[in-house]
Amino acid sequence: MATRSQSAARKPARRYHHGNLRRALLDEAVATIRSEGVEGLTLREIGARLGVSRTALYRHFADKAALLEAVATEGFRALHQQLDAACQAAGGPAGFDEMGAAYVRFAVANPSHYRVMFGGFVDPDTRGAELATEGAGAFNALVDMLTALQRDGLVRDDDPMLLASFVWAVVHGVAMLAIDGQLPEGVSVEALPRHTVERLTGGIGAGRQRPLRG
Amino acid sequence: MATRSQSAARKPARRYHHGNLRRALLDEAVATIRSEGVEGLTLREIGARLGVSRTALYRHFADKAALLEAVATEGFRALHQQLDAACQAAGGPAGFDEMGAAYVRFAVANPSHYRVMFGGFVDPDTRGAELATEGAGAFNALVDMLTALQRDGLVRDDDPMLLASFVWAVVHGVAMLAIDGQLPEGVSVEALPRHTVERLTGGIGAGRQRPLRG
DNA sequence: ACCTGAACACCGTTCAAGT
DNA sequence: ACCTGAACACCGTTCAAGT
Repeated sequence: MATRSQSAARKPARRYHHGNLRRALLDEAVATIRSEGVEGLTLREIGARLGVSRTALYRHFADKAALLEAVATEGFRALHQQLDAACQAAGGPAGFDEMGAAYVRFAVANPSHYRVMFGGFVDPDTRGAELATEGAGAFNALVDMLTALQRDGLVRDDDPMLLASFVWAVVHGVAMLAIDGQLPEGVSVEALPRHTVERLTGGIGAGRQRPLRG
Repeated sequence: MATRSQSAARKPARRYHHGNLRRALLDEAVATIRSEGVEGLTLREIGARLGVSRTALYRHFADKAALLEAVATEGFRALHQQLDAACQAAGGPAGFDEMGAAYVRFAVANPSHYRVMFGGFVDPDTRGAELATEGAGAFNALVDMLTALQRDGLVRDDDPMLLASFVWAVVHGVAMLAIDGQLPEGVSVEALPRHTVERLTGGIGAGRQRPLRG
């Protein structure tokens, strides 16, 4: 921790923002999105907040869309890390349950950030390499878990990609509805992840259910 | 067809837009969103497109957010109708499969409109009564289907609301990922609905699967 | 290289005024 | 009631100029 003027962001006396401005812009954008939502993010204000001209940003990002793409990339990185942590905390098949819960928890804890990742802010066609890599990384964490479960004979022998897509869609859908407040009265966000994983593994059909570890 | 100047939209000679302007504004908004996306929707342009002042809209909608909420309401109405149609076309338990497929089809056919319905454009707290009614209507179509299947012993005896939430989340998640282009290479949008319903009913666990109609 | 300040072409929204 | 046109306070982005 280097000594630093606490009011550096407010006073315009300091002319240049030496240091990692790109990083600072990105952090400020994430913070603003968290507190104000995506639609509350303006390039002018995050510049002002950092005590920097409103065009300084263009030295580090092509435009606003590029900044949002960087925010999304950051989100996938954080999500991936939390999935790994949850999976590692509980070893074995139980890790699958924990991953699902961690996924929904991330979305509910960071709704606006999550929306930037999936809300159509980044054009799939012009998606950059870094975002693709980071997104694939999080996805692969799930694929790895599923193939491990397949090896143990706990998950049906199906194309892992297709299976992972389905599982991802399920937790993604639950997370989205929870964020949107579209879950009906009486369906608690806390109970949902557990119920989700139960139905995910056992299906909705009638008859005896068998959990993955059974 | 009354005789009408074809260039009425361009020339300011015709002063008033008699007729249902609210309806016209809504239709124009939906059309613009379809062709340009939500971020391409400007109140000024849809006014111009209708040969009307850019502030005329405020006689019919409180603001842009209110217009978007009306667009979302319209979307839920259309979705509900298509779900009913699919369910009716195939009678019995097969109606469930068709509903799932119809849901994903609707989202993929109207990606931008679908995003307005679920993309956080309408604040859950200030959500109007009409939107809530229309959304609940579509949801209830699913609840009804599930309770019917429960009566036939084809779906597990669980809280229908919770069950419906789960099923909705699954198709919603699949639809969202498909729209976002986040489905991995080789996972076709056509095959996905069928696979979704299969995994939905049977689960992802290993062992013999039994379809709902079995 | 990195940052600035003025300028441009857009927005949504308000409001007094017209019919 | 319904619509208009000017005006206001905002945007993102460009660009010549500064260090």
